Amino acid sequence: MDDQPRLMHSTHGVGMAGHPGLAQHMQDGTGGADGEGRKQDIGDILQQIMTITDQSLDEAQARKHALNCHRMKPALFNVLCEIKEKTVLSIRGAQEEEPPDAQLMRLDNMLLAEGVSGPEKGGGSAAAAAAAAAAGGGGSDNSVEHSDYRAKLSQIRQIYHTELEKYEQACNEFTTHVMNLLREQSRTRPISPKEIERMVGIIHRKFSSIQMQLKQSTCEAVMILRSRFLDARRKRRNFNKQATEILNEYFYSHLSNPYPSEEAKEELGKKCSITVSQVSNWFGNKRIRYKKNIGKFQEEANMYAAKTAATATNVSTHGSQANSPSTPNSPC
DNA sequence: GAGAATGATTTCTT
DNA sequence: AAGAAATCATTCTC
Repeated sequence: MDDQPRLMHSTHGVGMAGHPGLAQHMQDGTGGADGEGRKQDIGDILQQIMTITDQSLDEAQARKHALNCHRMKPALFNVLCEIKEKTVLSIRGAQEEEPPDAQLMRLDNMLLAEGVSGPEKGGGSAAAAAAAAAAGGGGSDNSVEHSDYRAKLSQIRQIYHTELEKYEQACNEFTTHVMNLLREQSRTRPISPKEIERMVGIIHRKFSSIQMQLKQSTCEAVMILRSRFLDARRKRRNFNKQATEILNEYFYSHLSNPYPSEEAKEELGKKCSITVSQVSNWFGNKRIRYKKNIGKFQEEANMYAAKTAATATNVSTHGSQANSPSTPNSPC
C-alpha cells in the first residue's frame, strides 16, 4: 500500500520525462487545462492494474474489460512498452551473442556433399561411388559391400530427414503458440510487436541449435560409415585368377605397345569385372614392373606368348572368333 | 613372421 | 589428362 504512490509517481515521472507519447496524450485531452485531473486519471488506472490480482475472477474480468476500453489505455500501453523495451534491451544487449554460423555452413555443405541432405541421387552419393570404385576387387563381394553402404547411408538420410521435419514442425507449432500467447497477453500487459518478433527469433535460434546438433551427429554417423567403407579401399583383394589371366594375355600380346585404349580398357574391365581405373592401375603397375625387371617376367611372357599363339591357331583352325583378343596378336 | 607380390595412391613429368 | 615412378598397405607364399 505504501508502495503504490511511489510507483505511480515514478511511472508518471518516466512518462513525462522520457515518453512524449503519454505526455502528449495527457496534454491534448478534451478539456485541455487541468493536468492534475489527468494525473489523477492515470493514477487511478495504475491503481486498478495493481490491485487486479486481489480481486475475484469475475471482478478482475470486468475490470480488465473496463481497462481495455479506457481511453487512456493505448497511451499507457505504449509507455509501458517503451519502458520495457529500454530495460529489456539494456539487459539483452550484453547476453545476446550471434552464434557463428560458419560451422553450420560447413555441416550443411558436408551433408550435401555426402548426399544426406539435398536431392536423392538414387541413394548413391559421390562418396558411395568413390567407395564402390575404390573397393574394386571381386565383383559380387564389392557390390554387396556397396549396397550395404548405400543402405546404411539412406538409413541415415531417412532418420535425418524425419528428425529435421519433426524439429521444424515443433518449431513452427511452438512459435505459433508463443505468438498467439503473447498477442493474447499483449492485451493485458505491455508486449510490443517488436518484442514478439524478438521472442520468435529466440525460439528459432534455440531450435536451430537443436538442428545443428542433429546435423553434427548426422555428420559424425556419415563419417564413421564412410571411414568404415573407404578405409577398406586399402584392404584390397587380389584380382581373381581369371581376371589376372585376361589382363596378362592382353599385356603380353601387346608388349610392343601395352597401352590399351579407353574402349579396350572398358572391355577388359567388363571381362574381368573390375573398373576402368583398376584396369589402368593394373597396366600402370605392370608396365613399370615389367620394365624394371624384364628378366624376371621373361618366363611369364613366354608362357602367355605360347598361350595366345595356341589360341590363335585354334581360332584359325575352327574358324571361330570366340575368345579372340580385340586386337590381333603381336607376339614379341 | 619375413619377404615377395600386388592393387591403390601420390607425386612428378610430359 | 595420361602415364611414369615412387611409395603405401595389404595379401600371399614360404
